[in-house]
Amino acid sequence: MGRREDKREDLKARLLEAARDRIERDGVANLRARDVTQDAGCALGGLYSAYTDLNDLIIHVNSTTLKALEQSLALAGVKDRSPTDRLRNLGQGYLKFAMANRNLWKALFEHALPADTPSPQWHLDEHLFLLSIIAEPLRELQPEMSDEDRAVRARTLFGAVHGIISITLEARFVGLPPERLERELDEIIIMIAAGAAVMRRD
Amino acid sequence: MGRREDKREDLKARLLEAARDRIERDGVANLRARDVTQDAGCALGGLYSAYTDLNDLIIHVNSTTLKALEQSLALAGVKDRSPTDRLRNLGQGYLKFAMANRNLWKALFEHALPADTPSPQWHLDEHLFLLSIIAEPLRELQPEMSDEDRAVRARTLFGAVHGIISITLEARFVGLPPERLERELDEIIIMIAAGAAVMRRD
DNA sequence: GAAAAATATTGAACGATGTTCAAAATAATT
DNA sequence: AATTATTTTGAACATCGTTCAATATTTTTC
Repeated sequence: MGRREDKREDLKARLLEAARDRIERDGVANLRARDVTQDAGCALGGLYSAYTDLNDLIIHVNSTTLKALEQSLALAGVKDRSPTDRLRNLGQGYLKFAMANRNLWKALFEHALPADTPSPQWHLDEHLFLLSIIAEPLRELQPEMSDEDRAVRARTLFGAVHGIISITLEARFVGLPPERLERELDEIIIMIAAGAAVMRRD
Repeated sequence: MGRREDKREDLKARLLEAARDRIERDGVANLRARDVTQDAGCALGGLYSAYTDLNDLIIHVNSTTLKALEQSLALAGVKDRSPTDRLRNLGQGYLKFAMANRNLWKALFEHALPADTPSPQWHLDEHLFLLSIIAEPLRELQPEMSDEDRAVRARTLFGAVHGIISITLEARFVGLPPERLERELDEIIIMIAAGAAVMRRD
């Protein structure tokens, strides 16, 4: 009987949910092994039978967050026709997601894992998939660009968008009203899209 | 005699230098109270007589880093005449500084301090001064913009530049050759500057 | 179905870490 | 020189993540 596997899966799921809730509420920096295991209803050591690490558990939470983000962006990316508007929608979708899921979103990036144990490849691939969503409208905007150049540009664009949102939501500086942030982000994306379109004609 | 004060200042300076060296070498995440105090030649508790906290010490290191960054940017910001080229120089200067001082630069932003003890105002002001350096060329680019809007735009621009550099240097994704990153950054800044110049005529 | 083997779960113990604070050392004052 | 004020010290504490022998549970064997 697969009773063993079932219990194992159940424990993993309970830990994942507990960790997700904790991160959402208190931020990833305040996640404690003793808290999650208590919430999940297992002993402290149980965490290390289900996941290799607390880091590993966080990576799995981040994986679910990325999937949710991708779903949000899939909705935002198809409504309009022009590639510029698709990029604008993606930017606004990303901003909306970040505001609605601040701590989970922050955990995606502020989770600094030890230098000797980088993220596993499957999780890096999830990040790359996110970039491919951005690359798609870029293809229409600059069809003559090579795939590699487009991938680089997608990363650049994502970095810019992410940086703009980060610096505001991090509250390191005085906060902006949300609608003001939306406008700033939108204008920058329009500028970059326009710049890309202009370069086509060089 | 002011022997007391002198010794105190000396201890603070030694701790600051030791912490700076450690952060530069191993990153802020690997800074240990026991290591810095040993390097500085004082007992563990000495740290807490010179600074309130390990966080406080890190903030003071970050302060020196910001001053060094400002000096780099001051050099980069005046060479050329046109505001667009000044922004480009600032961007390249920021990138050069980040690459040459990775761990110190990363410490400026990845240092997540506890929610109940935010950065002191004097340190926030140092960050704001950095933004004012960017705002200056923007004034020429969009003279009719209000000071407040310009400050917001400067923050947006900084966020974009910072995000582009971060996402590449963090090595979360596959690394870019430096000269490629320079080009990407430069092109984006040109686009945004061009966009700003166009908006003048609306 | 009961005994044996295999596996999973537990939580006390360990090593690191930031921080505190009474005692010892040092400096300033009388 | 004695007394007072201040600083420096480092052992002790609380809080972490992680380990692992002991216990409990599940699966297999006969």
